[in-house]
Amino acid sequence: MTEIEKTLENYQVRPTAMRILIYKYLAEKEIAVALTDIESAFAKAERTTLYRTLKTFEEKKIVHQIDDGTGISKYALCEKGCNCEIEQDLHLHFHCNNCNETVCLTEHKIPQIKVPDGYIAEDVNLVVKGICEKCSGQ
Amino acid sequence: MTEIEKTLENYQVRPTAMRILIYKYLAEKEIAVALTDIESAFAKAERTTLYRTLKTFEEKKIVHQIDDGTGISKYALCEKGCNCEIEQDLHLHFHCNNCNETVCLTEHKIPQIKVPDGYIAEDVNLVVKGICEKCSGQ
DNA sequence: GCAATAAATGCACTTCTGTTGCACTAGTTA
DNA sequence: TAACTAGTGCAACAGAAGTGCATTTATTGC
Ligand SMILES: [Mn+2]
Ligand SMILES: [Mn+2]
Ligand SMILES: [Zn+2]
Ligand SMILES: [Zn+2]
Repeated sequence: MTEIEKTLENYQVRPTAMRILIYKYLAEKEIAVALTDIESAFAKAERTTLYRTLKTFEEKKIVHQIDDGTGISKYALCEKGCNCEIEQDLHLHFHCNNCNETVCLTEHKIPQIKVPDGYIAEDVNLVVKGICEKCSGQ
Repeated sequence: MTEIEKTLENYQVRPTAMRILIYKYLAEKEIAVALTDIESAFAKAERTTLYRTLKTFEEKKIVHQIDDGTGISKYALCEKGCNCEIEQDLHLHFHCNNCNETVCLTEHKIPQIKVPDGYIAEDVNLVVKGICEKCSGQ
């Protein structure tokens, strides 16, 4: 049994051929991916299968969904030590206005946000837009 | 000439009947509204007209668009003193997981966010999700 | 191993939101 | 008033997300 298969089983996801491929794809990518990205990477695969794979991965906390403001859902693998199960994954995300790529900045945690009295905060989404390091040429 | 007409002209938007109605609607609402909200409020009006009115308002900085993570664009009037033209409107938004409403927390500015070297931040979107004051019963 | 069962996949179709093209109408300007 | 510009109405389209159902594949109990 490969490393990936073990990982999937740890998350209680049956390691089918397609799931292994998608997991590998996500692991190799350093940026958040949309369903359409996976679709074009695996042209032969059914969109629905890919869609449902992502949903399963999300449910089982293998990936987290990212709303970067483009209107297209992106997904990225959760970190090894990530405890999505217990608390929210509170790192920020960066969306490059130039190359249109979105990355997890897992090292950059979201600061404590104060909300007015009466409001109860349960989750925070923080997206910074601008120019990524690849595009800024630095 | 009414107050609203004057306001619209200040923003260099011609105060047509529809625009005045929509402006009034936005002004009375205390929450961010989606195109569909306006659509149902003005059942007789054309969706495209409403759509383009919002786009015009957004361009002329009468409203700002809000991405609250629901995947549906919402809009809210900019504050009187808001200088969207110069800098970004950096207040945070709150989305209630119970009543599904989104509000501007204009008093709550977004703190300075640090990004890694090489990254250039141009804009920040911060959405807190949870229970709003109406729903929390406090 | 084999039948029964459960999970995963493939295909077709739908819904929802946002968007555009184009003709027509209303309003503005010379 | 004529020429022009801006706004509106209608129709159609695009992209993403989601669902129902039949079929295939995998798992489990015997
Ligand atoms: Mn992330
Ligand atoms: Mn706002
Ligand atoms: Zn970039
Ligand atoms: Zn609420």
